[in-house]
Amino acid sequence: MSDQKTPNNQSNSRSKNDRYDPKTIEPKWQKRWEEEGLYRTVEDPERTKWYALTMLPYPSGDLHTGHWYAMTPSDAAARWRRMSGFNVFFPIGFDAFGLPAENAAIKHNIHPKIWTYRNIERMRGQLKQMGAMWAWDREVITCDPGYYQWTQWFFLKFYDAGLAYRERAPVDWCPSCNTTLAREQVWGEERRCERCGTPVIKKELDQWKFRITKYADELLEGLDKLDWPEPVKIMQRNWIGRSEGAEVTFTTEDGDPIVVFTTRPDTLWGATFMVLAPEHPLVDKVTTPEHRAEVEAYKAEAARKDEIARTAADKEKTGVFTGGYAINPVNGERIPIWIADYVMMTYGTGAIMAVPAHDQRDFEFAKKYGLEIRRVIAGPDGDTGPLEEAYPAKEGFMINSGPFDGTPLPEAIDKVIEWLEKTGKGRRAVQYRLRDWLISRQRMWGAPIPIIYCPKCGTVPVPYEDLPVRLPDDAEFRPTGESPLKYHEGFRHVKCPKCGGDAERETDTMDTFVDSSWYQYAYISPYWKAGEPLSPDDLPWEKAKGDYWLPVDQYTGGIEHATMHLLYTRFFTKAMRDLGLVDFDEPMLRLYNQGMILGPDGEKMSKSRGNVVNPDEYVAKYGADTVRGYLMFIGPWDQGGPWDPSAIEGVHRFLYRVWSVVVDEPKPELVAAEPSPEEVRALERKLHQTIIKVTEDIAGFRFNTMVAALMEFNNALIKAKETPVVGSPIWEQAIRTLVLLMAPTFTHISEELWHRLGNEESVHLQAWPQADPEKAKEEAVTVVVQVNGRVRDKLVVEPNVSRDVLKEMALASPNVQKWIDGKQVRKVIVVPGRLVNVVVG
RNA sequence: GGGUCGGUGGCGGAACGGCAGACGCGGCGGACUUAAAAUCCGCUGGGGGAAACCCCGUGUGGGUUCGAAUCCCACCCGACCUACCA
Repeated sequence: MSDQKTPNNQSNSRSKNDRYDPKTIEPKWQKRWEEEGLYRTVEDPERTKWYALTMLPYPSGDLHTGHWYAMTPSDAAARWRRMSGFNVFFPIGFDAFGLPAENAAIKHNIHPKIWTYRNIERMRGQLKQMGAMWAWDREVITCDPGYYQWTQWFFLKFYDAGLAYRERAPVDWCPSCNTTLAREQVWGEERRCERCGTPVIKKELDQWKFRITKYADELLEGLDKLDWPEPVKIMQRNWIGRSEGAEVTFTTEDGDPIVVFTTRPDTLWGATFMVLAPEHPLVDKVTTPEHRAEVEAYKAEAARKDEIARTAADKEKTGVFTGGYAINPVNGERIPIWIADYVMMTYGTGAIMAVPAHDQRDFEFAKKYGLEIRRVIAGPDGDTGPLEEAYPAKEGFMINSGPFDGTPLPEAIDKVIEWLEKTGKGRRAVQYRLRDWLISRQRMWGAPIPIIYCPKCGTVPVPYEDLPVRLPDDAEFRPTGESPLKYHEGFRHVKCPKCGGDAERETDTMDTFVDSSWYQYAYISPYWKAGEPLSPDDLPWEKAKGDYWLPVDQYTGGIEHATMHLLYTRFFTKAMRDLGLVDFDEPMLRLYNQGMILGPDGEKMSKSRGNVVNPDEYVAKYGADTVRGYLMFIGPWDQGGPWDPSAIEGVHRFLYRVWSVVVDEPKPELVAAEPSPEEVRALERKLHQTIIKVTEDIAGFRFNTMVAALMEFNNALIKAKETPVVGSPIWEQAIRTLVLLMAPTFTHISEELWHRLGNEESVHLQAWPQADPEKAKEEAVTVVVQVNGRVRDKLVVEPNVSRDVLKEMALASPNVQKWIDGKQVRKVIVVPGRLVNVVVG
């Protein structure tokens, strides 16, 4: 610590009657910080940047405990970085498009825009109460035209690059409301419409998609380089779902090819039937007249069931025989073709070869319908006996497989693929579970897709200079929930930019995940070129600023975004790189997922359960610092936990005691007295130990033990204050250090105390205390002496006492003697500075 | 069905091969007070003992080790995510 303290004039500013009053000091400092622009962001090439980002909130209208739990520790970590010398960017904004605004519009007949901005207004006030270092000068609101002009600009860039395309795809449709539904509007196992309760059906509509699958491999491989939590990486890997295998071409008896994908080409000789998805295009053709009625019935049922319950995955498998047969290319066998809804049209080719002996689903299906089960893989021990269940393991060797008999697994898979390619029967292939990203929403409150349909010119993108395609302010909201854009004549009718003739706008808007896929870039220069004509050569932010801040160094947020948002924003960044907008591959280098804060009953907070904790109430009662500290103290940040209304008192009492330690006058007779060197040394040691502990903990997001260390230090100070140490320089250094160490977490009280200690400049601009490891060292350590692993004595010695001396001391101890008496000492384990274990027997 | 995280006092949790229970809540006892609240001080895993001390304890059962809450194997329970992926 470099600053020199001036103990004499400090004590003058302290007064006995001055109690800790968060109600006064918190608004006072929030106002001062804002006036002085303490958290204004400045690009400073002289300093190392740190871009700290926390997931932006949806403006639902009220800041809840979950927001506090997600944001305040994130703020503390960012503040610590700042005090440690980084130039920190910690922006905030609102993810302001989306369904709730539209529901409110219908329910209360209020325009979503008005509802949204009103909520933002309210939440801004609540966010400011947190005492966080938000860069309000860079705030963005995704529903602002100055923001969504760029969302639309990205769409056009993607369209130009072939990354955005239109295709027929099924959507959830409520036949009663006569409208499409978003995924979150479909409720429960029964998949009913949230508004009217009618079972939802699927309907095919033309939909816009982003070609995220182009980056499937890169999204997978990029994970290895990221400092992200392993569970998120695993979820993304599973979501992308890369699997390697082969495509093999079967043929119908009419000679139509049916391509199947399999990860187990080594089991081709065990294919005893084939299954098509009910929607497969060849179903009608292979079905024989005598099976037609049954097949049609099953198709109709499957079409409905597909809607009702994908969730019923564990239900018994069903299917019907089509009457048709296919020829297995590897052995020329004629096998029956079935249709079954356990085969999905959306994965692979929509057709599978069924190998009941080696696939559990096929096995169950074959058992139920009496189809042949032919074992083609012997167990490693040579077992070729009949199977009670499928044998899916990739070990053993091939049997009943003609030329391949005896080929051992797992090499057999590669050998068969090579043979398939040589003979033209199939080829090596990779499949992904990942689908292209469907971004069309038949909704009004989203960024309009900037496309025009012209009867003459076809699909025409809106010219860049005509952006933004603005949402109308006068749309009418019908209780049916239909998109008002479709019925807004002024919006829909437009002149074709190419031929000038009458044309129509696309009325779908974009998925809100599109807005949040690039918001970390928008923060760089909010509303950059808002209202100006754009061109494809533009950059959506000021280049120099972007070069300085990007990419994000630390991202924090909930794990619920593991597969959607976090995959989409990675895709965006990779696409942006290929468009020449950025020169890096990944948007967020580090990620940390906080857990979920639960109600006092240990259950998820929900209005229906009545266990919702309103943070404003506690802020009003204890102040923001207590709420911040309590949320960090509750337990490990990544684990979350229940809100305990009585435990918060502990943190409040701690702050009260800190106040009194720093502010209250020490006893004059103690100040005048001379402390012993031991007393001084003990406080100095604790001081440096605390700096080390707090620094390590805040760096590692271990806020709970960080707060505990601060409490411990304060407890030590309370004791020291009753000794002559209060008159020594070490005391002044200790309370200064306590205030500095508390600053990232308890932002207001530390600022107030810092000023009361006689400082002019904000505590948040101070350098983080540096520990001296020498001064943190213990002079004496307790060495535990065990006999056969049980503690029998303790030795207090200097840390560097040698093994031999420790051994001697341990054996000389009367307590130890008692336990080894009459027994033979077989071994003595000595861990210097820690323990001695005497093994007798 | 698959995946991930977790199971430690009355409660939240700490320790993550070396003194189990830091820190906090709650509880008990004491000080202050006419009294209460607040505040301050002390004690607080269970059992035995007058005490020194001793025994038992980290979901269950095994294993590795001088030594296991911690590492390995099997199982039980809970939370979250995901779901017929060929």
